[in-house]
Amino acid sequence: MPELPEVEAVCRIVERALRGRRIVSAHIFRRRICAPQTPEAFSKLVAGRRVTSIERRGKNILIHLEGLTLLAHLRMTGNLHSIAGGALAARLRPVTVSAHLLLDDGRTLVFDDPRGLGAMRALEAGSLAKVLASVGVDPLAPDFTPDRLRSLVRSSRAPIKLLLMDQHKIAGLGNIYAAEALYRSRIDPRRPAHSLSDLRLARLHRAIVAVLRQALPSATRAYRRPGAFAEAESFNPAVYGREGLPCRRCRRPIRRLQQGGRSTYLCPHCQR
DNA sequence: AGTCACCTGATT
DNA sequence: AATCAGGTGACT
Repeated sequence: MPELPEVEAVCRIVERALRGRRIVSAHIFRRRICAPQTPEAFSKLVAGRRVTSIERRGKNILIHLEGLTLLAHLRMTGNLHSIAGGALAARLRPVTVSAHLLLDDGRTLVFDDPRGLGAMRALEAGSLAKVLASVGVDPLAPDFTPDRLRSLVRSSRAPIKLLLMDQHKIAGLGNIYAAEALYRSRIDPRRPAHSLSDLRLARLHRAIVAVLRQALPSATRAYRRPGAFAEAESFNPAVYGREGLPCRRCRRPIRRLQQGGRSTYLCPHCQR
């Protein structure tokens, strides 16, 4: 579910739960979540360490500990939240919970994940740097400039929507916000990336930033309820999921097509 | 560069 | 029963 705004919302929740805390112990309920590390190795690495800071890079959540970083990724259905209680909570946990981190204030950070595709690995500085080197520019960071976008598209003949969703290039846009940004900048998602004029790229850059910023408050609200997911209804997409409904600009029907095996929504009249 | 597997749950 | 899902990496 989560794209950049939702991950940012989760980050703030994690920040509040973990600031100044020490991790007493880690409990893995799905081995996949920390693969290729074993749950035993993961727990041993993490137990007893103090949290120093929380950071987001694209859709990755970085929980910096003393001498180690937890790299968490929510994938499609992951969520992190904190609950009261420690060891007892583990026995009452829903089957969807992948991991618990027990904290020194008696609370527990829960990694909940119905589909179980999420990940949380413990990395020392060297391997963390390697992973982060392959993460693209964060569209809400200051170094995401129109020039940067231009240099990214120049080398690619891929459809612009696929480029926007390529986390090695731009980290944070997913299927919804890529579609929304293209609609807002009136660009056809099928356009080869390198074919966009500087004027269109400038519009696209503005649209990406605007769409993400606009989504932040509703994402934050949606995730503030404990255990809740950000629902699609938490904001009103202009095109995403609106197949057959009238375009808000020209009233012609929104169309759906497949790109890279996933649904893309567009107004063929407004987006060129 | 395009397709698929990884999972599970909701919807048609 | 079949299809869809807001992600990603490993395949061909």
